[in-house]
Amino acid sequence: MPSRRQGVAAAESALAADTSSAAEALTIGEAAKRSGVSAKMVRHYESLGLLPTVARRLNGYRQYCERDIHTLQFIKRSRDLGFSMSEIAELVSLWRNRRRTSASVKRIAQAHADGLSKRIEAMQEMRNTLAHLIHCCHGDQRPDCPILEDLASPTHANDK
Amino acid sequence: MPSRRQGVAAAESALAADTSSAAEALTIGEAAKRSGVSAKMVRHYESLGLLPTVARRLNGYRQYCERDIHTLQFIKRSRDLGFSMSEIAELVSLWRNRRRTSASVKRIAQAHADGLSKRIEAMQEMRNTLAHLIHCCHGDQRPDCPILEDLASPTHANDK
DNA sequence: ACTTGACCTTGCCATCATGGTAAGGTTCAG
DNA sequence: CTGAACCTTACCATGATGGCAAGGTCAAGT
Repeated sequence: MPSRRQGVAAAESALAADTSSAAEALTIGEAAKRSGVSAKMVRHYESLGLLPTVARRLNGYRQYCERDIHTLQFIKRSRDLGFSMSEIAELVSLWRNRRRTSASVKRIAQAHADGLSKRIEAMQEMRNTLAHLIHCCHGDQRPDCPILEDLASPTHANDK
Repeated sequence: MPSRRQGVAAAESALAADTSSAAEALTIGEAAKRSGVSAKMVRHYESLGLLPTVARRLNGYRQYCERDIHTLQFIKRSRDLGFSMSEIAELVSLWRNRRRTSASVKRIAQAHADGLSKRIEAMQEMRNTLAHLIHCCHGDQRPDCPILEDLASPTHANDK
């Protein structure tokens, strides 16, 4: 006897002769668990059009099939690799399109990787500067501090 | 004969016997230029309390003295090093406080640097993964694409 | 004196991905 | 019947910044 209410899907799918093949009917919570995406975000992705319009049960509950789960996992993996939602929208679209070219996929990935590299470089520069300043700072009870001196120094005023 | 209207400060400061010593009275636009911060952000920083309540001219215009400019430059430099606004608020406060300890400054900087390092590492991992996938992708007219295959692979489903 | 253009003011909306909360409906188990 | 655990929608918040709108102010040129 399962503590979670899993009978819903079976009971409902018997009543609702809906879209899917009845064997696979997951609630949003189950879909969330299996995809690693929060239920909140699952709804959000739907509103962004990343998921095709989701089927509903008679009670209004969203209903997810294996294909939807797979899409959610795709989105999750893409997010974990840092792609933006608009990039993911393109990627999903290409994924679905049998006439895609790998070149178009590669282009998106390359652009994202380049963006990452730029951001990494910028952050490394920050971190290196900070590391230097931190190294120079005694970190004791006295007020004298090369970090503050750097921040207050008008030297940096007109660079950027 | 200057094309920009610079007479404002002089004219107004003659009329308005306000806070500052009359010689230094910059408009927000001038303060923005000299600090490298946009006028919009100058106002925002004021609303956050990073700048002491700014003096106003009789017409309601904000009025900046050299000290304000210096603070704005301090903020600008801190932003360029990636500090958050709340961190900057602390830093400015410490900067103003003669009884500060360099240890407290160092602590903030170290925490920020550590955060940067973590984010850099995460992004590098993304970039490395992407680089591998991109390397494996032919990038031609055919639809077969290891990048999409990775994104679609359920292998990554339950990690993180 | 009037126009023009470059300023200034406040206030609201948008970004991006995500979380929180509220108020309410449904279902199942005890 | 009640409570727990779900589901629904809708709104607000984050952080730092930009944009826009509608209006006031001022200096310089006609």
